[in-house]
Amino acid sequence: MKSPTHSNSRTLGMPTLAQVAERAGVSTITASRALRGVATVGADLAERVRKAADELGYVANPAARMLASARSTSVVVLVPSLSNQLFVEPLEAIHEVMRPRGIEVLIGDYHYCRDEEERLVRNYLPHRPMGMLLTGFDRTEATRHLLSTSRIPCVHMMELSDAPGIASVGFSQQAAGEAAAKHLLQQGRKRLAYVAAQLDPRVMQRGEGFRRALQAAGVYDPALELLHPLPSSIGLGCQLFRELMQRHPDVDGIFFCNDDLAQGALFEAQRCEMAVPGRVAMVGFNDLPASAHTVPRLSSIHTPRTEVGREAANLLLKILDGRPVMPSIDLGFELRVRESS
Amino acid sequence: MKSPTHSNSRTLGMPTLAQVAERAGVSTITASRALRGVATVGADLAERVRKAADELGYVANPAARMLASARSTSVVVLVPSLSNQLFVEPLEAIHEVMRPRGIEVLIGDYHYCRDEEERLVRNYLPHRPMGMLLTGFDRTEATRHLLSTSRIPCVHMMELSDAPGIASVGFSQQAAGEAAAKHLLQQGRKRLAYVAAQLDPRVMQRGEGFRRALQAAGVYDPALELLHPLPSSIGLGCQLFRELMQRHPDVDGIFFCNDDLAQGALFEAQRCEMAVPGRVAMVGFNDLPASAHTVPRLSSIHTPRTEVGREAANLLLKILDGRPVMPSIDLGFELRVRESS
DNA sequence: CCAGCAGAAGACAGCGCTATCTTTGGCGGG
DNA sequence: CCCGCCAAAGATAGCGCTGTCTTCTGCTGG
Repeated sequence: MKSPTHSNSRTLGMPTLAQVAERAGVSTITASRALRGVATVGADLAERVRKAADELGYVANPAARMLASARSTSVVVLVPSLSNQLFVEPLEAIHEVMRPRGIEVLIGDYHYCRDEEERLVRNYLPHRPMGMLLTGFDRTEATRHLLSTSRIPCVHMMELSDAPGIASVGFSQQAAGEAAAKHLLQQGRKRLAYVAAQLDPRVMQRGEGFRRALQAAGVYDPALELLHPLPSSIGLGCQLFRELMQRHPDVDGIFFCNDDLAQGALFEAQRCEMAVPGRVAMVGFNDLPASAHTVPRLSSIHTPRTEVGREAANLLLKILDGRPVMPSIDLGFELRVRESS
Repeated sequence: MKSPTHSNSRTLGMPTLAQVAERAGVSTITASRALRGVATVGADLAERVRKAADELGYVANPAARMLASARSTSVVVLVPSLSNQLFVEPLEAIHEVMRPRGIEVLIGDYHYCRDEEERLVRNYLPHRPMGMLLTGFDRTEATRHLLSTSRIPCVHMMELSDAPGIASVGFSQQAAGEAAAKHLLQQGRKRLAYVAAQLDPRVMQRGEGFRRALQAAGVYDPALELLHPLPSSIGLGCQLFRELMQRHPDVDGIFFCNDDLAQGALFEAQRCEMAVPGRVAMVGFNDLPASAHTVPRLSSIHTPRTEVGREAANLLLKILDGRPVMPSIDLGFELRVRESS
């Protein structure tokens, strides 16, 4: 006994477009157009519709909208980890860009596992996201194929690619490794180690850059690369530092693949009463907030994580708008020399 | 000239239920039922449908499913901040619980702003999430009203409520504050300060518990409460510690509302050559990973953040299943006494 | 002065599913 | 032996929107 334009149990009291239209005295399609800002609606009608919508507290049903238009209002972001603050910062920046535009952000955490990333892509594809923001370039062939056949615009974060048609926002991981090496060499250090964990492609690229610089300087010693497959943490930093110094007491400079390890090492050094930088200099990576305050303050390579998220999001929006874009945006990095080196 | 059961530009090659049904030689509704595991479908048919779906790589269109059934497969999680590692951990745990069940997790970050939270609720409600996971109880009247009229099941995290019909998973913030105070008193400290920032309700509750314990012991001095409205950080910890010790050099114990502030203070103390715990003892809150490794190691109140997320998610699932639930789950906290106190 | 046209509004159909009702067929009991 | 009943399958009708086509104005220019 209820009119179709009145709330029923399905809608749980949410107003529908039909109710807005009825209230404004127009057809549903006109109401739809008015609310979407389609130009063919007269100013007066549009105003009346907006008013009616406001009064009812109307918000369009996203499922219906998507089904009818075959276009969603969401983007998917895939990150290798959420436990790592590192990826939360870009994520937050992406939210910041997307939210004001009414775009939902669907988050997928694949735990550094390519198969899990593939599963996520498979599960998110039916949502027909407007675009995807991916971390790096290391993924399964199947994932790549799913992505390319779906024709969903993708932007890659954290690493750069100069391949045509690939959009990426980040910085050169390798150049960052080189910068760390050059800095330590400049300080007169000769026995330089690379300590790394959670060996994702970016960590390896940093190591590669570091190694090249050492080779160029003729001081590269493969025995001084300490690579650990488990996730990095401050505790692991303590442990790896101890191991390294036991096996190679002559090491006089260390580049860590991230600040977690470096901070752990810093604490451990203090416990062992090994002077930093006196006996051994340290350089971290990422410049976490704590690094500027440790004792001694940790030299680190500052990476523009928030900016990467923001620019990647903006790049995706530009691509979606069909605006011309610079497909590869190098945001650089900055070596912040502090007391530890 | 294409049959309706073949992919068109709309679906971008994604198979539809109709295609699955055709391939299996059944009606769409039977295919739908088979894939959803509805019991009225014969075992042989169900198997055939599943096989056809697999071969086509079919995944149901979530928008169509939601529109037809008026039920979504998503939950919304609202957190006050993503920059704070604190809320990322429960978030991750929630993902962990929901993902295997095919439930999407929509994340809203309201930046500690109640109006922003209200806006988020308003925007997410049309998605008709199956449930919501909220942080704490401090929200606008309008938000509360939206939530209650929408009849969407909610679970509250991080704080506890004994109000009937309110589901919550967390621990007593106040008891945690008390525990910190009692511990410091037990160490013979008399001039105890509370240093806090980002004054959300939980921070105030901790302070309240701390104060009560001091009052009970007859050593409460309101001048020793240093409350700062800005977001907390390690840098702010340095600054607040300096301020406090300058104004009140006789302070011999400090409880920080979180480990960020405490770690900053620890670093600053070392720089000022103030012995910890010799001259001043410190207790933090949350037990961040770094706290077990600083020099000296930081005493802190360990909070079960991951467990809160997991249990809150499980509680919501139970509520959705109509299973009987304990509406209020106290996961407790644990004072981890280390070298700083 | 009227054909012609552009602009503004509406009618209609259908997106890909599922709720609900209807039909079909197989089986046991009176 | 037939009726009724239950289980299993299908037909039908939308869910709440938007793409597309159609209609209806009112105005211009020849």
